[in-house]
Amino acid sequence: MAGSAAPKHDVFQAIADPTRRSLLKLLGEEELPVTAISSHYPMTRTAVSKHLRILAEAGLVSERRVGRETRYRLEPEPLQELKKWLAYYERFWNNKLAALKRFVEDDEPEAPADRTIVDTSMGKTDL
Amino acid sequence: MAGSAAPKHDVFQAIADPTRRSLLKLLGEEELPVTAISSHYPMTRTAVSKHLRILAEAGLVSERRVGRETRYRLEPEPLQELKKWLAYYERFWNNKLAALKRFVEDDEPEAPADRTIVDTSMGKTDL
DNA sequence: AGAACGTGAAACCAAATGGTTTCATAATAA
DNA sequence: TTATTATGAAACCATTTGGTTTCACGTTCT
Repeated sequence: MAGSAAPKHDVFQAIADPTRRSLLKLLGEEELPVTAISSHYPMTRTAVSKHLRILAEAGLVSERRVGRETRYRLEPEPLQELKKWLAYYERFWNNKLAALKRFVEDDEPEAPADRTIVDTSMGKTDL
Repeated sequence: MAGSAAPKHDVFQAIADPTRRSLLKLLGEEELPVTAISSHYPMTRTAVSKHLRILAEAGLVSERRVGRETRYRLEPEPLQELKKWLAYYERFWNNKLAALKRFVEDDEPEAPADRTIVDTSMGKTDL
């Protein structure tokens, strides 16, 4: 099941919207159908539904059909990608070494390398 | 001297774009001027410059004028907001899906898990 | 069966986004 | 001084995004 998710929207994009972050929080509490969910928001039911779809495509919520309603609930796993991404940067505030490094670099007249191709992950980070 | 950060763009939005995430990574390595930065990307210098501005508005990079160039570098503090946001959801995979998750991808034996969420490594969001 | 409910799809729209080209300006080099 | 370099600002453009209204369809309740 590890690779069953083929995220059309990535997590970063999914959580960029405040409404969607709010939805995640709401759906972490309990599973809810669309109409109940949308009653919490100042927008139409359809708009909420579209946000839910984007979250679903990112794998952050699951849909379950129950009778005539569709119930949504939080699916936290994809957030691990975020966590992993963040972990890379923790060294910058956990280590004061980073600050030291910058200090040293500031003393240098010229930094040599702009050849370093740090960027390897411009596209998708499909896990 | 905590940054006079009045984020015009929020962090969530800033990191939503893959190019901007790549920029953060690049600028974590070293401070760089715009032209050097943009040589790594398939878009115009101006486009890169705009991305940098968005990152700067989110407080994620700082600009420093040196002669005729503007050097940018990573400013990791605002990422703590992200970390804090994420921390809320950790309980969800620490509880139910923990076993499954751990099976799929063993990350770090970090948090003691099923206790509280409180991650002591970051006391403040206030910088 | 017919009415009411819960939802998704479609068509549409305004604004934001990511990109471009062109131009102006400040700093350095000749 | 004049030319060149590094950059930002402005105008512009196509696509995406977040929202709406309308409509069709399956499910449940009389």
